[in-house]
Amino acid sequence: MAEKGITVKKNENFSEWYTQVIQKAELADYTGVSGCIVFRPYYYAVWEKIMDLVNARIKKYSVKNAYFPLFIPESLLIKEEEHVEGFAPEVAWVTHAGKTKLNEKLAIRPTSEAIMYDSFSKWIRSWRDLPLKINQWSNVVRWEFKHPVPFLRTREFLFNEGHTVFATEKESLKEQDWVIEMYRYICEDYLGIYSMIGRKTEKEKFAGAVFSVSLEHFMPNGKAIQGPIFHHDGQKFAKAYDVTFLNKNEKKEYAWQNTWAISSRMLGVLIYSHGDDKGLVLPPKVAPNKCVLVPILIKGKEKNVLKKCKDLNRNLKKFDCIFDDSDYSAGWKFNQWEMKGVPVRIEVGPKDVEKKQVVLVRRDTGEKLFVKESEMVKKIEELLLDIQNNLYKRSKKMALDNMVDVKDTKELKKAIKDKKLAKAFWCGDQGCEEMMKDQTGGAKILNMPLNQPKKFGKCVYCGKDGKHLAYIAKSY
RNA sequence: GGGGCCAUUGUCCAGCUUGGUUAAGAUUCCAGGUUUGGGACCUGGUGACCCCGGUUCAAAUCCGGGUGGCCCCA
Repeated sequence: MAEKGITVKKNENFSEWYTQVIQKAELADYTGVSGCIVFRPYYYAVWEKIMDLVNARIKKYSVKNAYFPLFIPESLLIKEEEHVEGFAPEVAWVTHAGKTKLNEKLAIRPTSEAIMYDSFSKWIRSWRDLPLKINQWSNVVRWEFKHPVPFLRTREFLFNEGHTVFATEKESLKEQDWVIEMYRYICEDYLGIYSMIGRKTEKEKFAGAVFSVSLEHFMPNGKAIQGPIFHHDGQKFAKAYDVTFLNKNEKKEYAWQNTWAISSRMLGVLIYSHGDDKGLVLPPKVAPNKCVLVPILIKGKEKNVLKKCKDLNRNLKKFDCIFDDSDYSAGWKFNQWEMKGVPVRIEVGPKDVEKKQVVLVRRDTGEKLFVKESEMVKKIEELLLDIQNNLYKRSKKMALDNMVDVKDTKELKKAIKDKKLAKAFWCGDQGCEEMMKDQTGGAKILNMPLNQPKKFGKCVYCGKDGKHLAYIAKSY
């Protein structure tokens, strides 16, 4: 058991609140290495759920899991110029084994394109070997110098990296649809987090990609954060790593590639999105335990209550219900499990046993319901569904309520200052993009929604004809 | 990239300005008792000065460096 509860309010001291939730709900812990955290069992279970969801989906599309080495020889890493430029400043290197200096230093993978595509080039000979669809669950290291935030910005993090290779550009482009839909489904339908889907700008796209499509999430503190992402690599990596095949006409061609990922950062986005002054709030679909059963033990009447709870608990197995018969006080347990975000609490006391009823308390609203024993399971199922929907609805409302259309720099600056998410037209010029960032104190174009309007207004910065509708906000 | 704040037990925190007793308290944890419808209570117990170096008869306290955490600005 942890010590006492959250002592600050979410909207008064956001970062302190976040730190407390993470530590007191036993989600993560700090270590001696800056930016590297422990994913504790209760919360790692949520990551496992995300892995399950991805694994189930990619199977449908014939993607196979594999595992490539953690170390990437320098000579491999530097083959794709833009790629290495993008990652060079934050690559951690292994230079020694014991006291012996290595002939070639080894990068700890910041991502696995280099090491995987080197293999791909050996494996792929003819058009018959394509498409090749490989996914890897891995940890990567990006040694950032901005100060770390558990889950959101850690130097080591976990992700899936899907790496697919196609014979034609058309096939490779088509893959975007199901990959983005998979990530949308996980973020929105499971994690309950509203997602803005769109294309990244040239400036913000993945180092080495032709284009990137991201899911962006707006957080209650006025900052946005990039979620899962799909990159279309075109033939850029194929050319750098010699990923070629003989086509049906016996001609050598470069292959077309994609990369896509969802990372453990989502675990932080989840806390930010749904957490409240009492702690974590978990959407039922990803909660390791969907309910907790708390007996109310009054002296002399414990026996009946405990017996009743044991009976009821048999019907609660499918919810992975926690039966908390520890000797902490009832109030203590209430607070403890609320802090850990368990979606539904079931209370059973002597009065309830008499009346053949149970008390259900939902975590998202705190609402108490008195229901007949016989209807308990059905009612819990309903509640879980409703909580799941409600959390997504809240998240969506929060994002939409904070969106502001802005027409000029003045409006943009005000929107960003007010911690809003700005929607603006943009001419597509990188100079304008950079100036926007300067003028707003760091807000950037998150992405440009896939569904662009038919008509465009003027560029929010230069006033020339707009070519894109863009989401702009401060971002992690 | 620039600036600032901070580090004492599992957690929170006092002591530091002005160096000197057994490093105080709360909470957690352990044992026993008592209690339980929103963080009850009693008794006893375990448990700490981030690391390296310097100044000094003497360092949690002063100085330098490191490591880690947090905040603000770009």
